[in-house]
Amino acid sequence: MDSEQQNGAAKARRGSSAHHPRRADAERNISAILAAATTCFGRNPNASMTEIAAAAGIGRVTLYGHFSSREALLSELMERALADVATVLNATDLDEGPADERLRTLIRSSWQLLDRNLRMLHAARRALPAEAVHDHHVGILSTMERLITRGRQEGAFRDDLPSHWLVGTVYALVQAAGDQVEAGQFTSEEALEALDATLASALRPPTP
Amino acid sequence: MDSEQQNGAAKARRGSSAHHPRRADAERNISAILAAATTCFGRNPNASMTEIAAAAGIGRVTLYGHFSSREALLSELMERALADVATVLNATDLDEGPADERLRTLIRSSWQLLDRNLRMLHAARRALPAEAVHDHHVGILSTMERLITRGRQEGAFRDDLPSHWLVGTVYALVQAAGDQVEAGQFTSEEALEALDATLASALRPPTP
DNA sequence: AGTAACTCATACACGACTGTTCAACTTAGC
DNA sequence: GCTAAGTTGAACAGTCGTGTATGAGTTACT
Repeated sequence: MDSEQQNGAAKARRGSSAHHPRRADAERNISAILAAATTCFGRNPNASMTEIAAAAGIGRVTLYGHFSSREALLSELMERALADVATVLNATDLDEGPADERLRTLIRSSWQLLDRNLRMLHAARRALPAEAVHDHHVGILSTMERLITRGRQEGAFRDDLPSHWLVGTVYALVQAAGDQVEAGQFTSEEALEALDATLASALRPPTP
Repeated sequence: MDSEQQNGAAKARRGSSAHHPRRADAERNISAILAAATTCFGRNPNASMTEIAAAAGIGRVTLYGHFSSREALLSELMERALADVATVLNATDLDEGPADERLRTLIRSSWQLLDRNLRMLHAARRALPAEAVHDHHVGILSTMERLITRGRQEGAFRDDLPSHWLVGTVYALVQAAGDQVEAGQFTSEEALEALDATLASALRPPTP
């Protein structure tokens, strides 16, 4: 429901850029497809095209008309979700101020996004060829690792564990928070609270 | 390769208990199936029976001869894995000594087991009916939660977050450690080290 | 050495999913 | 109101997975 028109969808159009700007109802259906697919894949990583079309309230053929294959749909979904996150990342000045505060606000500002898309992304990660997945992710992961590396140098983050593990920790806890929201044990706000507090403790340099 | 003969497999035999103790080659094949299935499901949660039979080095029909359905196989796998963990749990006196130390040794002593089985368990959890999964898990989860609750009362664990979140945190980080081992970023020992250190920080009461 | 237990390849019925085609229908846009 | 763009259900071919049956071939146990 956020970024619908410009992203990478235009690449599906034939040949040169300005051929036909797509009709309004098509645009509307594409949005419905993306929304439905996100929730469907979130519920069930093996969701079928039939299932998704039904959830979007359109015919299966129409679905294939917009996304030539299941894989294409997954890829587009992942691209859009990660693009949204990247937008948030780039909106905040990562190299300014204390790194732990930066990570904190970063998590806070992207939590809604993550909470909504994590499970879908998990599905996509499993269904797409490994290299494609990596290509989609490198941007964000490297940004994350850069922030964490800086934080370590400044003493805001612990230095006794490899940075890839710290990144993994963040990732895993975000995932866990999302799961508990889905399981009904947390509201989205409570989960963010817990996530924030736990990450702070987990990443801070240990004091023995 | 650990517990092969006694567990719940006997239930597959017909009627009364002592009918026929199963031949040696059958026993051997069952072990091969369980081992192969564990690694197959670990790699791919949707692994097919054909795939598993091939990995076990036997015919597909033989596989069905021992496990009447895919679901039965998953269920048996989960049962055995969790039984092994439960054995470790019950072997240590959970109600004695400081809770954080107990959790520490608990994680240490079951790490090998967890590392080997976590991904398979994830697959089983997704493919089995929810209630069956819950039945398999209640024992371990409640034990875990009991330990954590005690630790909170003693001040060893943080009290500012709900205990289900703390359990989830442990679970998520164990999972993350397993993933990083599988991704080749950690040896099993390094991962255990990192896991241990991170859990200690994450569960300790915060000191602001 | 003989018998019951076990294995295995082939083959079948069945269902689910993926893409594609077609021809009729509806809608948006100028 | 005309036309191109878009939608639709039905139907089809192809693939893959499950689970069952059969019959002939091995292998373990006594």
